Amino acid sequence: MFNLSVIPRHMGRRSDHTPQELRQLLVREGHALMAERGFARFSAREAARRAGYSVGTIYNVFGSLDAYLLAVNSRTFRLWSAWLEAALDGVPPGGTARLEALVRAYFSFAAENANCWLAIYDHRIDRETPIAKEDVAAREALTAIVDREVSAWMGKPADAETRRLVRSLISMVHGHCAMWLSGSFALLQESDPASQALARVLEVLAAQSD
Amino acid sequence: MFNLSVIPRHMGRRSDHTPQELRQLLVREGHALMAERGFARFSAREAARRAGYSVGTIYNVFGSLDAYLLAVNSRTFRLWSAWLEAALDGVPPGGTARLEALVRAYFSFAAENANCWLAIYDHRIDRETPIAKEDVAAREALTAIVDREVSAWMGKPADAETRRLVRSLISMVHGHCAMWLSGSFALLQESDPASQALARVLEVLAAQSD
DNA sequence: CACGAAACTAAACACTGTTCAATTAAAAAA
DNA sequence: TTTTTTAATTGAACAGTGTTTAGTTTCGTG
Repeated sequence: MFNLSVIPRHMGRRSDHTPQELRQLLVREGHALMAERGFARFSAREAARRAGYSVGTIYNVFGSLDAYLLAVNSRTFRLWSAWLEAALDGVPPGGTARLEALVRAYFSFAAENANCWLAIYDHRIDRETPIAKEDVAAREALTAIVDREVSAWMGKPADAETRRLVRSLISMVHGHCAMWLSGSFALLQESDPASQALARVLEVLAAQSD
Repeated sequence: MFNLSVIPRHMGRRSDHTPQELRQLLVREGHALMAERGFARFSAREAARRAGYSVGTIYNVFGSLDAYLLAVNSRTFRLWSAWLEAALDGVPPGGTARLEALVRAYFSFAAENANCWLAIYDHRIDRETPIAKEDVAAREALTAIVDREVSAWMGKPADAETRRLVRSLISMVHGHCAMWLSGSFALLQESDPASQALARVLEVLAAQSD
């Protein structure tokens, strides 16, 4: 019994996928592999193999391994944003209901996609290596959701100070999530880190009213 | 010109280091290499080479790569704890001065030892792989410092609730630090994450008084 | 002094990421 | 249509990994 989906092919140019399709195929396959194995055991060779191509194709299409990993992680960001929006959908404004839904969805996505979520932060790149604008956009979209919800809660458009606070709030929630999922020392005995994070967020926001 | 410090040796048993010395030597060399290269480009082979031994010795001494990395990271934890104590030394109680010093020292250690600090969280191990009690102790010592300072500030011994809060506070500060040092999306434009973290800590602590 | 156990190494294995010449097919030009 | 050019794809090579194991040397012990 052998794998029919990956037929050995000859050298040379192929045309069974358009450039766009190929990009998408490689990203999806890489994303699935990342979910399965996690960042430490991820292999570009294996991802290409599963897509029915050879490693070289990844370098052709993305230019570098870093760019490929960035693209794989961008998919995680897009799925994450969609998850948050879905969780917020239908929650009425007023009180802290939407903020609560936001924090809980932030956590639940990370928990249900632990390997991919952690890979976002596992992948380090030099400060000066250029990042494709598509990848920047995927990251900014997530922050924008929090900006929107916090400024809605505050009842005023987000000024510079608010935006700064939002990034601090994100870091707070991120910290709880990262400590929890990476199994680090601090939160080993914490059974409900999401509730802790939420409590801290509400305390900090309440403190801003003064 | 060749390296005198690593003289090629024969096979077989040696006795130029006691077991303790050898352990320490390998950990120090590994720690230095981690500081130089970071987790992603760390190599146990290279660490052993620099110590004048072969890879196999690491497996002999530590049993597994995971155990070795744990030991290397434990050294970081011990240095970190010492750094915090040094920063706290001489700061008088009263007000938030000691808490402020604590948070700032937390950050400055991470900043000055970025690769080693990040390695602590980069190294993932299965939940069930056993951790040497020496390594557990190094991690608990850090948490204990924060427990001590927070309960001193509160003016009461730390009960279960306080200990839970402390772990949440650590996660908050960790989040700011991690976002900053890993160069992730949110804090790229934040010039002073330590001050943001500190502000959040004080807001949260103030909220507990009610 | 002999001998068993402990420490240490070299080598093998199966993998990586990265680069590049060779190959094939598509697209463009004639 | 035929030819030529250009683009996509691969296999193979290279220098590294982590991990295991057989073999070598030396230390302690009887």
